Amino acid sequence: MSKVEENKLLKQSRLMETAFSLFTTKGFAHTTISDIVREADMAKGTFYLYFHDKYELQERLIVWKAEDLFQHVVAQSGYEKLEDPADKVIAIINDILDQLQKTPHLLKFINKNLSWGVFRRAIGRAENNYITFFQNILGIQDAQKLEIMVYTIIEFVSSTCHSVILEQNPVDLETYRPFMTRIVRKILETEL
Amino acid sequence: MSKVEENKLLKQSRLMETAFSLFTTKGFAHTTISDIVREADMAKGTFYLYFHDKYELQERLIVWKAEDLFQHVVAQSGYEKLEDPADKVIAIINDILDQLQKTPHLLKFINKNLSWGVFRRAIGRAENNYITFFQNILGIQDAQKLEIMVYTIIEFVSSTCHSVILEQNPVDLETYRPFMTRIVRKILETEL
Amino acid sequence: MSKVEENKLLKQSRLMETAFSLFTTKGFAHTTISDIVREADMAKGTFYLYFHDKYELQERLIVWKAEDLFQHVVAQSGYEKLEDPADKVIAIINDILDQLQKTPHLLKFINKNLSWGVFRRAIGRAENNYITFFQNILGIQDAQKLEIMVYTIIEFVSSTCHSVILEQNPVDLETYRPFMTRIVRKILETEL
Amino acid sequence: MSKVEENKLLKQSRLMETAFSLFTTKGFAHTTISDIVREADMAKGTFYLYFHDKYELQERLIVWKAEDLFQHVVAQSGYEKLEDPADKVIAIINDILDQLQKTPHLLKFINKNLSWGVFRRAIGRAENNYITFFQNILGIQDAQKLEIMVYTIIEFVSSTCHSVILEQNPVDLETYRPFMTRIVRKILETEL
DNA sequence: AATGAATGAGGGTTCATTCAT
DNA sequence: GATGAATGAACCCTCATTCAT
Repeated sequence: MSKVEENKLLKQSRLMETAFSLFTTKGFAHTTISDIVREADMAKGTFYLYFHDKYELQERLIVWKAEDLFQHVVAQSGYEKLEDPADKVIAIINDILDQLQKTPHLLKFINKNLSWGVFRRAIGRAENNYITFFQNILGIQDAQKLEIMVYTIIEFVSSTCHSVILEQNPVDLETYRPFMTRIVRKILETEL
Repeated sequence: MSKVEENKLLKQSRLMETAFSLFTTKGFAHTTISDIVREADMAKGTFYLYFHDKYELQERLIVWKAEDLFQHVVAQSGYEKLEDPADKVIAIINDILDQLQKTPHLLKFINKNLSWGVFRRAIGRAENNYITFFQNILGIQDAQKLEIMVYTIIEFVSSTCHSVILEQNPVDLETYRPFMTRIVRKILETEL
Repeated sequence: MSKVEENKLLKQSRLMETAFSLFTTKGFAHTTISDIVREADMAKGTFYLYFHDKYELQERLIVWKAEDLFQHVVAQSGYEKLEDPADKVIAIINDILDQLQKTPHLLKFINKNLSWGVFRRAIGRAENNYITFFQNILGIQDAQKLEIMVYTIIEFVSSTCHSVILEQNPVDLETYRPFMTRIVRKILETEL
Repeated sequence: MSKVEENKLLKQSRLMETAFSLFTTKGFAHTTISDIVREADMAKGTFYLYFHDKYELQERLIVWKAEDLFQHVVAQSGYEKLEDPADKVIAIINDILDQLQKTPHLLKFINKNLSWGVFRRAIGRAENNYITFFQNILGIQDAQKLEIMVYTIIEFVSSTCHSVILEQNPVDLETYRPFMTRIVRKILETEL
């Protein structure tokens, strides 16, 4: 990679990191392009060399961060060494929750913006195919049923843990986690 | 109530209804005060006689609409005639889901803006005290435990049904509802 | 007319006069909205209360100035008292040339922007119907032939006199006028 | 000429042709340097090796195209074989009008930008000296009188034929041409 | 109480031009 | 000579809010 190419990637990363930091601090709507480039110490025009507009930046940021999250799961959660499908799922969830508790602004950003569709894409990139990935874990062959199950668990965990992690409301994560875990096991047992 | 008082309330209602219609159609950010007053056939200045700013309007709109929703539950869901606590909860959920499916724009508006705190307030107004309300239904005496349970169910239902109702994704509501119902029953049985 | 109404008209006039002055000094393309409102001592937003954009302002300016010009002709050229059609036309032309020589920036602005279509509209407004006006003068009944004749004379006079008035190039107006006048008479005699 | 020199000329020509095509299609103001170099398949910086700025390009383009136009007249109009001065002038005018009707975008570009000064220069280059050229044709010795006559005819023809060719307004060229020709003959007979 | 003309900071975006490579 | 990433001033336009009437 040439020095110029390298520099471009660096510039883009700096813009994305800066934007991410501002989006999570001030909110998307209240962050202006001017804010971003000022913080990133660039000219306004430079922004438009890398992103068509604020919305493209946002979308790429979501995918990027979701990919990161999932890559960590694959590498660090140790789910592969476990036998029981439910244990695997819980391991994955715990890994993600631990990540999010360490970086609550990431949770804020992802949860406000992550749609099921984007998530699917993000997982897909990291793991080639998210369906195969979950089929291997859960052993559900029917793609439709598999999707409903995964969807339900992801929505359940992310929505309940959002204010638990961010505001310790109604309780803190360590108090809530066992309860949540028990429910996840039950969801997995529920007939579709 | 004097005629003047009455008139003021009418004006305010007209502004709120108009704003709600525009917020759900064009989105909050893309709705201007000008849009609202033009539609409501008033002068711009009049808006500021009734609301401190755009954000106060939004907040009051959320509370108002959530109250409406809950009032309907109390009056129409028939939960009171049922015996089993789980049946009562399911009846309430079904009533709300039916309401939301009829008015998807309401779901869009509420879900994007409704926080646990606002919901608590809305229920409280409609039924005097939301804790008592759910205590009577669920028979859980410990206020903390009660809150966790209610919180979990509300978050679970609202988050999973959001894209199901609005986008029939991953499946439509009638396909999803039995699965969701079975899980709610299991959540209610789960030990805290 | 209410005081408010009056004020609005005043504001609009001030904007138009200021814009006219800047357009003729710096050119249309190099005049910004900011320039105009700064000079007119107003806020930027005020501009957009009166004009949709710079182009609408320009068009209205052209029509307004062309109307002025033509109104003067009707009132002051004395063409009505003359017998011979050619004499009438020459009187009108002389009146216009005299006006333009007094206000060369008006010539600059009008000539750069005045299309045959706009001119027709401007005359039409001032004299109800430009066809009738010229029919009365020239005695040509066929509308098509009349239009060609009027068009030819207007284009001839305006194009030749443009640099003559503005730059005394190739000669000054008083030297050029007799030659031009003789040609106009010949054009009027030319068979269509 | 060295290969390098040749290459430079080629680059410059390609830039000018591309710019001309874009200026006449999208207009000068709406054509960006980026557009030009993208179309010409060069880098942005290269543009500034050949032209000081956008305006210099425009000016050189006008002169270049006017020269082309006139060179065609000299080579193809056949005016030299005619006897009568008026016939010669008409032949030249007809040749130019035919050229312009074939390439209306050229007319648009030239007419919007061509000043008497530029035209004089363009003729001069093609024919060494525009005064001698017209002296030979018209037989007018007095340079001042000659210039007035040439100026008058050029302005008359170009201004009247502009909207006739581009918009067939008020009539089309073939309908207008005989009338215009008769007038040109009369102008030539008019005493200065 | 009601009006709506006026405000002006700030939004996103463009693009001629420069300059390190 | 050629490149194209970077610049940043300047553009047009929006709109929440104010205030004289």
